[in-house]
Amino acid sequence: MAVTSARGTITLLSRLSKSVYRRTPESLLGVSLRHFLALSYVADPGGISQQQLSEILCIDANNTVLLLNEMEGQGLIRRVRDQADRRRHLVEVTEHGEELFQHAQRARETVEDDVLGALSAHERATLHRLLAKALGD
Amino acid sequence: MAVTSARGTITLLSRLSKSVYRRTPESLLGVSLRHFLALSYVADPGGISQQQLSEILCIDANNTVLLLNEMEGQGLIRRVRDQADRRRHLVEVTEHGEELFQHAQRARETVEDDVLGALSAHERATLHRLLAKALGD
DNA sequence: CGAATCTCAGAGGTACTGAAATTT
DNA sequence: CAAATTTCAGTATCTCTGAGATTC
Repeated sequence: MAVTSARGTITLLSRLSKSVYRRTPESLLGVSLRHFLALSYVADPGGISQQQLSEILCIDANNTVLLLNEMEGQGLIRRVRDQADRRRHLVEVTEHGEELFQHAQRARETVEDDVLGALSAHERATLHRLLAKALGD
Repeated sequence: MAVTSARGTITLLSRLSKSVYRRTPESLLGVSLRHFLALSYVADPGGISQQQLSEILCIDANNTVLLLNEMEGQGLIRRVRDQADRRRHLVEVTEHGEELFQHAQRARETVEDDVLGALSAHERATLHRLLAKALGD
């Protein structure tokens, strides 16, 4: 145990995440933060199954259905039956969803500059790398 | 711009925070994660004003009242009028709250080992330092 | 048939809006 | 009186629980 800090990393992580949430209103992003996070993975080529999305975002499967219903209603994504296993739905981004996502990506950088403003470019890159590693990406 | 990663740091931050939340049930911590986070700052010597707590946790002032009502009802904290400015309430941890907090701190380390298991001790220390710096601590 | 995947209705927890009371 | 701090009622949003439908 090298580090025995008063505040756990978990505590800081929760606080910073909350800070991100509060600073990322839909008016800035063009879509809600939840929809943006989902689009970040749906927009990958080839689509993604609902269950995979569920695991990546740590949303339970029931909730994922509701989230995708909203996004489908707004024309951001579409659900396609997986022909290899017809129990599955593959989720794909629509053209409209892709446009909004690209716009939101630029807005995200603004929020990131805001939230991580105290960190140097090198420190930000390190933070990004460590978060990705912790997530197993 | 040194880093132009596909997924923003914000995205990873939100995912990891959600992962923490899902892996930290009240049954493990002994208190809810929300109460634990509040205790992390209320337990500081000298207490803290409700407004300060509100800012640190990124909870709006109205919501802070509800949160503290719950915690006071469970005997975790007490509210004391600030004699220097009688508009303020200082929030202090009770003995019972302190006991539960110490227990929860140990449980937190377990969750942290779980969530950050892919990182070395040195990487964890770096992550902790960067998060603290971003938060302005 | 059991397991996996997705869907939905109802309930519970969390957060925000607007208004009020007290003190500076 | 205006501003700061805390409180509460009402509302909206989000998340989970439990049950059901379809496919493997």
